[in-house]
Amino acid sequence: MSNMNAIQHNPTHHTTIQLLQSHSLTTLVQQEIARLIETGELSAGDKLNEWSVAERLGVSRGPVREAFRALAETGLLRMEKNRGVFVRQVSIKEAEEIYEVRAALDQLVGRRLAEIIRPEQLKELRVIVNGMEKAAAKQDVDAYYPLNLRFHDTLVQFSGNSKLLTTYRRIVNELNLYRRDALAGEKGNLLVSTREHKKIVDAIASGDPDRASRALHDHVAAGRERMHRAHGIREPVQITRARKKST
Amino acid sequence: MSNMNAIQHNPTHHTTIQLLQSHSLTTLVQQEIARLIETGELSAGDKLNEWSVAERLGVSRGPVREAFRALAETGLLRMEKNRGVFVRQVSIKEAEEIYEVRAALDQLVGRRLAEIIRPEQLKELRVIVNGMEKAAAKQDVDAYYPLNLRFHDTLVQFSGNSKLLTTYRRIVNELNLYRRDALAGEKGNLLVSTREHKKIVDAIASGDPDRASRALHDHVAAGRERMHRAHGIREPVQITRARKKST
DNA sequence: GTTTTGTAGATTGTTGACAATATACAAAGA
DNA sequence: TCTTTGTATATTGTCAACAATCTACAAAAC
Repeated sequence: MSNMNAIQHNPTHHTTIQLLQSHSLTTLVQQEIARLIETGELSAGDKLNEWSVAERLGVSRGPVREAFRALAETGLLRMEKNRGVFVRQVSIKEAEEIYEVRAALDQLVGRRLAEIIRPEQLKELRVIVNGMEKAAAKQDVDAYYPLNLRFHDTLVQFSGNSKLLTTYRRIVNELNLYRRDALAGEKGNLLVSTREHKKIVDAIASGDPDRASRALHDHVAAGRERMHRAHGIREPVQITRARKKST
Repeated sequence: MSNMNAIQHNPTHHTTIQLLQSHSLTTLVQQEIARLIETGELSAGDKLNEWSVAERLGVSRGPVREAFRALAETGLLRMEKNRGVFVRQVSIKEAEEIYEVRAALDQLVGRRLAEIIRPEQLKELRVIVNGMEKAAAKQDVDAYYPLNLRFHDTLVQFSGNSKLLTTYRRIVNELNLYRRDALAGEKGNLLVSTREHKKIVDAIASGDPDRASRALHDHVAAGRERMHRAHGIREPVQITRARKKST
């Protein structure tokens, strides 16, 4: 153990080693597919072919199947035996359920943050909100959307509860299959939504747990309303392929 | 279409078909391992060997690996590349985090149930609580424990929000790696816990959302306290069956 | 024309083999 | 005696082949 200290710790090598140790092919495939869904290159209902994905990423079907399993467990994919895997469809009913759960989680986030938030964290949040304000002014949905996601994710991160973070991310991931369309629906939403975000930061800054909790709850409730209106505009898009029903 | 009606729908055949259609080997393996963890035959820190599990269940390593992936995603297992999979160890810090999230979810459950609970559902809950009361009187932890799980699971089921149910089950599964020991720790806990469960049912029956919410929050908080007092240290066990010398 | 049935092709489920890595342990050196 | 180093073994990561199942479509029957 004496000459351990003599080893040159090249930071590049260090990260490379950690990368090789933690990332198996399965992990990479999983991240890649998640990214494709997140960016919208894959959309709800699409079917994924094991062989196609495997060839596209230059691996065999094994790791792909394992990645599918993992993603199915997170709720991003749905597996039907002997039929294949599909990007999950989130019905309006499920979206409502998710909003309800998310409201409860975000209330907890607000309560905690009001107690423990630090000045530099408040500043970081305000920077994000400023960015959203500019995007909203330009009606730039493509710029607004990722900032919105980042704002809420940052909130949960600051809460300091890592289990809360993973739980939150999991359900929000599913919600995103919907929310993207919801926000694009009405342009005026961006301005309203931005105002709500400001209100959230102010409530947290005030240090009043109940107020922060309420601000977040109301924001989520408003988001659900926006989803409803956007959904009402569109046609009944229940694109489930006809299939023989048993019983 | 016309002679579809002529087919005899033997209920046994019907369920058999559905079983074959939905359950792949991977699914079975996954359920079996989850059961082993739930019943305590596998406990936190234990290492799972792919080949051993595969042979014990009479399948090859492929489905086992997929099941491992899925279970790792749910938080029951932890995978280390090139080292193997282990039954997840939940640190005291993580358990606290989980309790905090669970409290938030259970508050939501209480609020909803106070509004929508039906008389026959209340009756079902009281039946479970009665069973717990008897088990508590006999200090029978083995009888009490599953009833406790079922009580809370039933509560969430009655809330009618399936996303809330899956979210709840996921985090509670992880918590169980702790809670089993926690309850066994102090015998007096059973009586206290039973009293709290009665209080929860009464609060829900009263139809007052705030009261029901508070009853559940307090119960979870008390549970966290019990865990704190009882958490001890166990040694990890390695389960590896000897392998025939071939090659 | 409509429905049924049969066949070919594609896709998934499962397996066993091989490569890469980690672990255990004995031999060599201080 | 205590490290260190090398080697054998066990275990995991990946792949390719085979079996089971589904889908599409054409031919036959009504």
